[in-house]
Amino acid sequence: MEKGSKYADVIIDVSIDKLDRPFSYRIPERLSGIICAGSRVRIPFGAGNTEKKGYVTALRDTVDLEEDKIKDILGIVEGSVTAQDVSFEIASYIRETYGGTLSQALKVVIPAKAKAKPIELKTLVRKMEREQILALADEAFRRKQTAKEKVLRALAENERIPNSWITGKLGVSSQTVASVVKSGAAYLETSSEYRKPAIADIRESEPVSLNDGQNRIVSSICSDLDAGLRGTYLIHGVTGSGKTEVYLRLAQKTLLMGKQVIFLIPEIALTYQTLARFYGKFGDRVSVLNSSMTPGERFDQCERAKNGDIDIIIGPRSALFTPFPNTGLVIMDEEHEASYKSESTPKYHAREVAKKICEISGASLVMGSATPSLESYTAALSGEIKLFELNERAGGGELAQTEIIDLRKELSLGNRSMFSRRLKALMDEKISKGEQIMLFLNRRGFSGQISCRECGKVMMCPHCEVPMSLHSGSRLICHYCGEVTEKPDTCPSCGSKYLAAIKAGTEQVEDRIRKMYPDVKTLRMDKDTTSEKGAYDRILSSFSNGEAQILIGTQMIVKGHDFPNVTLVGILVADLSLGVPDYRASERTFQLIAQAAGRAGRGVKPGNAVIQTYQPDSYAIVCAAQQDYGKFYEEEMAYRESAGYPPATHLLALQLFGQDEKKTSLLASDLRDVIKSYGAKKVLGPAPANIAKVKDYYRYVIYIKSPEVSELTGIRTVSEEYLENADMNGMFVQFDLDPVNQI
DNA sequence: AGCACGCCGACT
DNA sequence: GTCGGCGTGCTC
Repeated sequence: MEKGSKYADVIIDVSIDKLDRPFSYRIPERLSGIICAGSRVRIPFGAGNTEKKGYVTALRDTVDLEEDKIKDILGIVEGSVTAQDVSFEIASYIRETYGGTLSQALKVVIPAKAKAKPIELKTLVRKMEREQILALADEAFRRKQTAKEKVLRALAENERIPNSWITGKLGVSSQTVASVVKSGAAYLETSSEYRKPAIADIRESEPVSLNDGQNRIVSSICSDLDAGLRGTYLIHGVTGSGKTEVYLRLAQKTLLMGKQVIFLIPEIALTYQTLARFYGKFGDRVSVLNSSMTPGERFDQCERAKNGDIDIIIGPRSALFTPFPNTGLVIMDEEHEASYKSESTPKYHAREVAKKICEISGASLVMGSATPSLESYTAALSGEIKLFELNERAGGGELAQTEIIDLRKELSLGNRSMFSRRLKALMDEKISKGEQIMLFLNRRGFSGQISCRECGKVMMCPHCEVPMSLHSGSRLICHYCGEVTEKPDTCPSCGSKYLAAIKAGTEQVEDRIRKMYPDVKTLRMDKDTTSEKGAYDRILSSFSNGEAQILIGTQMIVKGHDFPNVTLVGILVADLSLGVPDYRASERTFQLIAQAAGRAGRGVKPGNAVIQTYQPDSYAIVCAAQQDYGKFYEEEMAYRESAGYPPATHLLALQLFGQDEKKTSLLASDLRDVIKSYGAKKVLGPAPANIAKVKDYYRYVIYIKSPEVSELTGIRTVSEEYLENADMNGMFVQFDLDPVNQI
């Protein structure tokens, strides 16, 4: 890999997935030593030697290909520093830090096109009379040119046919279209209109004035911006403290400086309210990326950003890679959210990549959260980033009065229902007052699983080590791999006829509520009720409009929605999320409960929060109830330090996947030996993953701890080198630096 | 994405 | 036989 290498791996065009692999080229003498990984080069490609542009992904001295098949690189693409070069620098950083190939990293950074030229929307337009076309079609029929005939007949019926329709619905190749054009029956029209996503028609009404706390933050950051200082900031603000207004002011300031703003939000929390405020303030200079957009639409958004048609982009972690000409500010709302970490290789964390991007482009980074990640709060305490606290609610609402209910005591008093006496009493009270209630169950899984009442056997997916879920009465579906089977009549293990479905937690709660309050309208929000498109917004808005008095749901209902009429939040079993085998279980539990409790009393009326739990002494629950972040941070950080978990140290997870359990575990122990002989001191495992099998792939994990990322990078590199020469037969390995979810 | 190759029916 | 249409697969 030193200079003077003979060959270079070149990736032609990341946007075309069929060509998404490196091709080897010879480096001519005159370019030797000049070309390096990352160079943009011109190369001859294909039978016609058409000139293409590509990136050099690696240099190499040998190539396992016949010499005469290899072509020479033509030259380096001329040009100064462009957005493309910044993208490459980011891609290199992602590859270096999180692993994977450079081409995988490039794919993350450079937006994919839907088709070759998504801007050029091709349309076939009729040029002749209908009769003439039909005559040509008949001629094509005689010549048995079925494809051409199909196109011509379609053309006779429609004056204009989109090219996508021809290649898609008619199933005809582009050559046929070309031959139709050659016959003079039609011509190809290329339009270059952007596909603009629909912009909600919202206007902000009253100008909001800032309170002291907000003002302090805005003026402090603005004076840094004026002084040309770029910084990283963390706003720790309780729910409802008005962070959005601060973001708006900072965005406005950045725009006035002639720079652009990237506003990151967690995937699920694309809250209508936040969007409305940005649209209201900045109109059509704002654009939104969301998960339902096609790659083509995303590509268009990037083009608009590049061309200076927009100044603000709002979106999930992928919005971070918007190629603005001069990004001045990156805002990361709900900084602690797990969706900022990518779940596929390269498993990058948007927070860390954002820091890098800001460093390169000279932009500032503003993060906000009511419950900051331990990572960011640690950095803030060390002075690495600037910390602001917002302790007051901007709207003046009071924090909810919170109480912890010990479910063990309820049980010993003979109350076996899922509602404690206290919660029941408060529910009675709020219902009679006509106020709204949210019931939160932080329970994942279990939903709809079937078990045998005699022997306790749970019906498991044959391909994954997870229970299957019952759908529409008789079918069992695995939510991990999609396997569908009929529900058996008898237990396959003991033959018993008593197979019972366990209802989804939220469904069960809803049933109970209906029995207790037959006249009260309820809404349920979980994976089942929101699978339909738009269901999420529909449920929230109908609850917001007061169409139901009680909202029952999972995590989804606690993320950043304002319901002023909600005066009671009930958390039914707060410790459910504590029991999972993940070093972040406490942190997640704290965040969920603190957020859920913060939902009560967003308006003028005082609110109550009731936290039911079997572990009333757990610090995650106690601190969340008291909304005491500082105390939680101390306790949790002490645990991370003593147990050796991030952010006290860095953690690298090696995840091995293979269909043969023995071979996979063997590869895992071989890898462990490689890592140990490299000199790694703290190596855990290999051990089967929490879910030991998914889609017929057995999963093993190895964890390595080190205070230095560079040591872990080294370990990853030697592992990659070892794996390159190992007999993999279908097995593969992924790397996850500082994992957010332990698989 | 583009281009060559090979298959298949039509036509001098 | 040869010619041209049309799908398929490869491109360092």
